[in-house]
Amino acid sequence: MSPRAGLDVSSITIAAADIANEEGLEQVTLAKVARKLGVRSPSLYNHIGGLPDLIEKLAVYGVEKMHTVIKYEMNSGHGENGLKAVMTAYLTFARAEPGVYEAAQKAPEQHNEVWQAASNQLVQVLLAVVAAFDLEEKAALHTVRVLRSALHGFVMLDRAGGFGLPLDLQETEEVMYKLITAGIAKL
Amino acid sequence: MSPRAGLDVSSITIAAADIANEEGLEQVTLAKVARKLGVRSPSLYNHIGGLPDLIEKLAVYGVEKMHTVIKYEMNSGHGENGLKAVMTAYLTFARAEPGVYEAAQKAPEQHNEVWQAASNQLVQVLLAVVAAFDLEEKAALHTVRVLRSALHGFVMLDRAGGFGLPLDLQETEEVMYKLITAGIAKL
DNA sequence: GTAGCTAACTAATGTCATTATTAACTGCGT
DNA sequence: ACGCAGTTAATAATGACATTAGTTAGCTAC
Repeated sequence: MSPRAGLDVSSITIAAADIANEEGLEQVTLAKVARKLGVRSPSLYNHIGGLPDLIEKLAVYGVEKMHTVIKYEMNSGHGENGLKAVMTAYLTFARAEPGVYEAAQKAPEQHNEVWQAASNQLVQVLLAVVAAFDLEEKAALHTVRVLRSALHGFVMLDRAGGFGLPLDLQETEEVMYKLITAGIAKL
Repeated sequence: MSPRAGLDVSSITIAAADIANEEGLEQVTLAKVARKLGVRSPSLYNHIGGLPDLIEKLAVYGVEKMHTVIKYEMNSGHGENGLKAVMTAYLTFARAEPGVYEAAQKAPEQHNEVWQAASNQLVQVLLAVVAAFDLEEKAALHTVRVLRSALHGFVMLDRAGGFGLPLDLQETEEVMYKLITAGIAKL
């Protein structure tokens, strides 16, 4: 088990993703990742730059995965109104991979080209959906920001247990969808 | 300086709030708080139960402060349409005290009565504002969730640098306000 | 097969939270 | 004035973590 365990950046990132999804992003430590891979933590430094670097890789991994999933869902038939499909896909991903989702939202400190690019791709998908409402470009960009805000905030408050009351979440999703759709139409 | 430094829960919480606002919530450590107060970290245990307990106290402090500020703003003349006043107050608070705001959103693990109560008070204020649109009770509660989601998500994405593009934030706020107002009216 | 690269190791340092224990101060009653 | 009880801060110690440096051992190309 000891020498040549066969580590690489990808397996380390996946291990980190698993821990993040199971225990939360803040529980991702090099010690745990190493333990999971049957290796001592300093060995990880042969492949990654340290914990912040690993979290950054996880963020890129997450944004790219989100982009893939959401884009796929958008193109899956829901032609005329992709908005609901995209919103649902967004929320589904955030629930399925909570830790990875969380990582994906944290913009790296030093501007990371790769993360930025992946993030922009995701925005493009949302922009395509909003375009159906025929707004001017600037208004569409603002609208995408509002849409992202609502989705992200919903995920966060839900996850944090911020919605104290025993009120059906699915219904809230429905209200959010209706409110946003009507709101955009009125811009 | 050594014996009887005059610590108490309040001064410790304020010190933690300062660090959270200046360096971020995750930078709040007992070591830093103690250093700031001119004391060794174990001394803090005479007043608080540990780091998680301190963060919890910070959360309660934050929710209560938010409630006070937002309620005050709502009652300050903007009678007929308090929604904009409340939204603005929310965003202003989140910008002015980023660390405290962040703490306020984290529901404590073991259900904390005090936090829950303070949090409910805040929801009541938002509910009062939404009530102006004359919805049934359940719809109003869902709407408050959506409103909170949008505000919280906006704050988070903005803070995380998630809005990559150089697009005026004030305008986005404006769009968010219009979109939500129109959206609620259409429910 | 061996030279050199790479990947994993051990050892060591420093930061942190936390617990147990001890010493010093404060206020109170006498 | 004096001492006692409760409180507050201290030191000492433990254990988890990230990170760096230096070392060893496997792999690969010649």
